[in-house]
Amino acid sequence: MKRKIPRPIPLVSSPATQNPRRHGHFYSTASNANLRTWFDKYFEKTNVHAWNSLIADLARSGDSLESLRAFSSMRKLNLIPNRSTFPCAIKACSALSDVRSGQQAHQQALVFGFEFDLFVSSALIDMYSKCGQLGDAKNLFDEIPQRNIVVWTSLINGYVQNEYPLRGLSLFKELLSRGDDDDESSVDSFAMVSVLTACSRLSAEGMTEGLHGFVVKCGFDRDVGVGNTLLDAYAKGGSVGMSRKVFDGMTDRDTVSWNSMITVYAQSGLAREAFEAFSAMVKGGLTRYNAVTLSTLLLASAHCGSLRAGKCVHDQVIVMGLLDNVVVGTSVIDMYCKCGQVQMARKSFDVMEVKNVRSWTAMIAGYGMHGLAREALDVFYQMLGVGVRPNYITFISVLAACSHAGLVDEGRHWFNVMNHQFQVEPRLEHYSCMVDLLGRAGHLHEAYDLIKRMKVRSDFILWGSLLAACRIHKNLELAEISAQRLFELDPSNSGYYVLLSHIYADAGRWKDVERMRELMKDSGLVKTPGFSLIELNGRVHVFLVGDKEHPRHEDIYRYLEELGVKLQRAGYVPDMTSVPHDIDEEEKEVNLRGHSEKLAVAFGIMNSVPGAMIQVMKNLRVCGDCHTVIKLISKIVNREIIVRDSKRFHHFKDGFCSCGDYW
DNA sequence: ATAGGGTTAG
Repeated sequence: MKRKIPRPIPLVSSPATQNPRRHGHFYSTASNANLRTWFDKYFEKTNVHAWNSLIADLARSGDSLESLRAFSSMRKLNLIPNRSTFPCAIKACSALSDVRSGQQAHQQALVFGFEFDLFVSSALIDMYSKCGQLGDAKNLFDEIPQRNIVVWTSLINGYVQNEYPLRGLSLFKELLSRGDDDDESSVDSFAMVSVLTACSRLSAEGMTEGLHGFVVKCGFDRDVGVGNTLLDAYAKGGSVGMSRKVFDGMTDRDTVSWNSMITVYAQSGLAREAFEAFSAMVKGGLTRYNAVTLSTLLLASAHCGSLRAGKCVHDQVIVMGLLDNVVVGTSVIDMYCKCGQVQMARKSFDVMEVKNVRSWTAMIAGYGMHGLAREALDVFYQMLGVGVRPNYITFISVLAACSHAGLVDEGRHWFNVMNHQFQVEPRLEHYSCMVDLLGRAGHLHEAYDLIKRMKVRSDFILWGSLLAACRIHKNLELAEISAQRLFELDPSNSGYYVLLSHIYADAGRWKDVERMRELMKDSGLVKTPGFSLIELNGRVHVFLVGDKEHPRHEDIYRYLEELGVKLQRAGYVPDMTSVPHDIDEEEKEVNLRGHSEKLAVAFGIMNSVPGAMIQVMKNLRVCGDCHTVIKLISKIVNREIIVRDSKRFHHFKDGFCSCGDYW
């Protein structure tokens, strides 16, 4: 039977057609490529107005290069550009990040006497900021005797977009303190959006709240753009609830509003709410969805690991003809990787016509999380081969891939050359990968030395990797050092107490095990309960450790018991290293049997056709015993079983795991 | 005929 594909809502038009040219030139129906030809054929070459229209239309429709060409043709004819000519030409320069042309335009604007023209000045400030030349933007701003709000906003935006949101905010403060007597520079909704964007970059909730009050007082809360940015700023500051309140209170909502709300949910891991918001958007019928919407829904699908949902969105991507959109294509790759289907991801990757750093990186990261380090490195070499410059996330992905597969030499190599050969300074995340890689491979002291030598401040992820490695390689001394740091850095996480007490137990230090238990109790910490999810026929089933709530739990335990007999025949011996130490042996086995991933796998097998693949997702790491058991089950029942845990994927098949038992 | 804004992918 053919899968039912939801009926598409027409694709939202591209910016060019979304804002139809307000001025009906007779050539306005011609495509950009023909615009210049039409122009040359029908216009007097001396008509400055016509040249201005041509330059403006080309710049507006995104054909910046052609716009600049028109500008230079006009100059070659020795026509005198007027004050309308420059802003558009300069805008084309900023769209191309072409500082040299921008500087030339700047020079000519001075020659033709537009030094104090605010339209020209604001375009120039914007151009210099977009080209990363904040100093030039600031100098120009300082020399303007009579500034208006557009000029102020241009510079505020420059700061925000060059990652100086704090400077953007203080410039806004300066603007406010200038007094209200000047109408030309009083705050408008555009300025408000820029300032709120600064807030969202800072993730400063207090600031957002304060500005929210200002927004309401000035009546900007009726502006869609302001509402959208406010919503986003609250979310980035951690208040999903306030985001929703802003969204609910908006008088108008456009596609960006809905996309923003869906994104907030998707990024907070609230996939269900994301899909519900989307369904409300479609039901409302007033707003069309676009590439951004689908991209965000793919993120939500990836987050909850729902291949079913992801495929559905992918179908919609195809229907809407968005496959050649780089962002959407990259989201598709990410979705398939995180839903366990690397091969599908690779297929989507191969058909992408335009790939950028992020697309390449998504594929590398995807292979890495599936333990396919060789494939990850192959893609990385290909990427270098075609001349795409890796960024810092690419290197995180490469190092993580090496770490998942234990490729110590490759990892060391790329860590050592990333700075000198690729000008990517190692950050905390790179050090974390290296500590993980070295630690798990048994080079504990090299890992510890690396931490001591590094110039950036350490965090709990880094020490957590070292502590986990200390357990594998039974190093009590380093374990205590790491744990001490972890108790300070991440005091509310109970996992480190649990891990350290396991290490003590492995060493037979029972008094210390008891001490850990007391410590945990005193600080009011409880073990994070493990749970697993499995999706069957569009329904998600949740299993907790030792689940006795699930309606079918008795059947599941019975089935696991049946399997247990076959397991023992296959040579299985329970691995007790992950169970509490303060219970007797029999209880330990019961405890092990109730691990949520086992329950989910069993339930999956019981409720699917023979031979069907089983996919399970777990909130914590898979324990050693479950790993062994699921491996054997995959052989006994002849099923492919994919388990996604908090760090990576395990593909079990024919009694083997893709990780080669290295994790 | 001219200037400044908000949502997306690793």
